[in-house]
Amino acid sequence: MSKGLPKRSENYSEWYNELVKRAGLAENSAVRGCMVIKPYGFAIWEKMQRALDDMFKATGHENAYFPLFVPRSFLEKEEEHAEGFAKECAVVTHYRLKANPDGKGLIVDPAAKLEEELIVRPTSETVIWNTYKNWIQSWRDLPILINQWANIVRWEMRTRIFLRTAEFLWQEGHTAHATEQEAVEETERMLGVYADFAENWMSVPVIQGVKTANERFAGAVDTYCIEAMMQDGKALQAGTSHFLGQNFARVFDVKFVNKENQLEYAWATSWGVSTRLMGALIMAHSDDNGLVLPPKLAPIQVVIIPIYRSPEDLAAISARVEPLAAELRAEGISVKYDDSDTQRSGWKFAEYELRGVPVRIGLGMRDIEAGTVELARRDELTKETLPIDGIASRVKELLEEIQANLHRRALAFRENNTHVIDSWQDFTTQIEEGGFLLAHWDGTPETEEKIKEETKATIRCIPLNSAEEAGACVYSGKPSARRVVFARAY
RNA sequence: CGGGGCGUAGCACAGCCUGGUAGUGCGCACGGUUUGGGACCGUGAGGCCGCAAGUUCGAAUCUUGCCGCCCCGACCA
Repeated sequence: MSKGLPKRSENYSEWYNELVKRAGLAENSAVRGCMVIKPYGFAIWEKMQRALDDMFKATGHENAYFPLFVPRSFLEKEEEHAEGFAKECAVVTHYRLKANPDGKGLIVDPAAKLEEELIVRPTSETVIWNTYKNWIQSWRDLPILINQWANIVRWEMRTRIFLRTAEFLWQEGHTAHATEQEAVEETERMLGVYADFAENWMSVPVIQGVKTANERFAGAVDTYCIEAMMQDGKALQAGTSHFLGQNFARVFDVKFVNKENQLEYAWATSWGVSTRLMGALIMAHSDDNGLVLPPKLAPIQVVIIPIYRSPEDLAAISARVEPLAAELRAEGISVKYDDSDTQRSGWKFAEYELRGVPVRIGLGMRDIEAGTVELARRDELTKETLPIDGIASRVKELLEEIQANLHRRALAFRENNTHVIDSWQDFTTQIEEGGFLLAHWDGTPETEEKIKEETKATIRCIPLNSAEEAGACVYSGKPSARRVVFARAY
């Protein structure tokens, strides 16, 4: 392995690509636009899944699974939805291959053409609402609170590993409710779950908000989102929660009888986060030495590295390490003791830094004699020598400290790169520096579109907690009731 | 789909202009010396030079066609 990553300051996207590969998270596959998620990267994803899944269950949801294939007639039912996804669908047209009569290999058997094409799901609203039709008759059948973990395909023209791949993994929640208010509450509740996860598990501060019409999910009445800032000042949409109104119930004819014995269409929500979160995690915290992981999502939280010359030294160190490792594990900490003899300690230091292990304990013969260990933290790249007695509780504290420190650091970065902007002049200069711009907007899609054309900045969201503040649109000068968040985005 | 670049060992690249034994670094294997921040020395293995056709006594090198990948735009979580 060659040493050293590209520097963030010199080429941010090259740094990102190299980091993903070198840290063993994922690589590009032989299939265009699709990635191979490697064991270390998948271990992080599994920790995300576990935490999110627990949160979904805690809010009353159950998991289920729906088909990969969506009949074309389903997808085309909801007009806006169909239009939104039409340009990026993989389509199955045949169900059989045959030996090539003109030579080697296989060809599509023209006799095996499907009567109706199947779309590889870009999202599952249509299949699911087609199913819900059969599940819902009475208000007593509601709400239906279902989530599925799945892969989906969106045929992107340009892909970037984890951030935008043709196939990706995600979860999609799909709920049905008896009242509009209940559905809106669900939409907001799940946005809150995402924000909670981002802040407390990923240590990534997010802004919760509502999308403008231009950025809204195809088929939704309202799209809520969490937006995070990456270290290059660009915004990343980390999760979305949609209030779908009765749009899907109407086109799939999902009616229920309410308490007054009247037929009503059901109210819908859907919400999702994807492997894109991996990209957010990487870009929020990592540095020029490699990945930096928040302890709660790190597959290995503590690595212990012996520093020794002879097998006898190693045996003496191992005798000291084993009870320590056991003590840490008893605290619920995941520990790796790397006593492999294939690499030297210096190499291991660099390697575990690259992989973002939050805490490293170094233990050599000097420590054995002095009764100490060397404790190093990944986030600040500092180390200290401490007595081995009581080290387990210190490590536990340190993991919590790192979790909090990453969040604090990311929040400070966002605050330093968020600017209140009141003139178009300031807007155009500041957007070149990156970051979030808080500015007034006249509320029209036309203005938003013009701003995008001229600056590549989009409205990331209208923040939920934003105060009413009368002002003038930064572009058109027309009146505005509140500031919105502008940024260039991934 | 437009504009640019690149395909040579597992990886990163040189060689091509000016045709004549296929190279360097990292990694890999073996041996030795090392070991508190990516060790060093020695020996060795590893190639359909993207594919196809052409020019030539001779092609990694020149010509044509094709394929693939990367970057920049339009599209997007």
